[in-house]
Amino acid sequence: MFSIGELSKRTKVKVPTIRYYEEMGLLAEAERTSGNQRRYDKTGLERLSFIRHARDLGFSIEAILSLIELQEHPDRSCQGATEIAKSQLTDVRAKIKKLRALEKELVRMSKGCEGDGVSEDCYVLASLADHNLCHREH
Amino acid sequence: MFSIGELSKRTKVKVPTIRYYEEMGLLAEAERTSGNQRRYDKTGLERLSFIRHARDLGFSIEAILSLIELQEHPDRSCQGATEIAKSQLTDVRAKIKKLRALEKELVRMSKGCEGDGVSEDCYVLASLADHNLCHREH
DNA sequence: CTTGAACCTCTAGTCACTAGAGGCATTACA
DNA sequence: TGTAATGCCTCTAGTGACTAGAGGTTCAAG
Repeated sequence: MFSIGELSKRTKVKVPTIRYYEEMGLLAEAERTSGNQRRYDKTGLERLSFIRHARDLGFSIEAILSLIELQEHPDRSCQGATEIAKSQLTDVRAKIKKLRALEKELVRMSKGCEGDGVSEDCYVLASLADHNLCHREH
Repeated sequence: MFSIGELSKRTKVKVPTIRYYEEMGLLAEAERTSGNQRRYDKTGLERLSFIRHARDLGFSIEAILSLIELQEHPDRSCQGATEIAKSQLTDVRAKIKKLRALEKELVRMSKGCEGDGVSEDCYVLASLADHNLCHREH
């Protein structure tokens, strides 16, 4: 049994974030000492590692709640979990696509002024002022 | 001179968002009718288009405030504006990199269970529970 | 047994909006 | 000119996923 600080160190999740996860129902309410401090064991550690890993992969708290529920019903885990992962993948791909368009636009904008440190016709500002100067959608 | 609703239609920025931008100092305080309603002209329209375009490109409100300030000092506009754009570009590239790593991981996870609709050893859940199953950093 | 670090709860702040309540202004039409 | 519909006003509170701080209690080491 170890404290919330120890759990924090082992999982690299900050202490207030652990309490927040508990409040959100991601973590079961921890056992307490007589003095009301939280104590955790291996189970808590594994659960929090799972949560952290899912968050790192961009899953929302809501999605993680679903995944946890699925964990508790192994009979229908796989399909549901795979669906959630695929939906997450779709999101990620959409974001990548959008960011790539932005990247191209920003490269073009940044290059405009290169060299002439001072100018009244800044290309960055001109591009922002007039969307027609953009080469593609974003 | 036109109303906030008209401005909203022309720029595709929602009415409460326009008011929010005014409060944040991105838009100058609009003129008012005798009945206290906001009225805008071409200048307001251009400024809001600029803001919307910058937001679409992912610039923060703070960054936009800087860009607007630079617009008002044409002598030092270009360098400052280009710096802000480049910093934005760096951010965007970092995000893309991270998302690509996530994409690969999610593809791998999603594929694990394909075919066997029901299984106790769901690959998605197993992967989330044990980071060691991941093939690369994220 | 004392000290200091770690813990507790609670409230409020972050960013960039969005939603809703309750009330006044404007406009279109009869 | 009357009235009804629509649009506008301000203000407060909510979103997601935390983070920061105040003010107080408990634990573990020496």
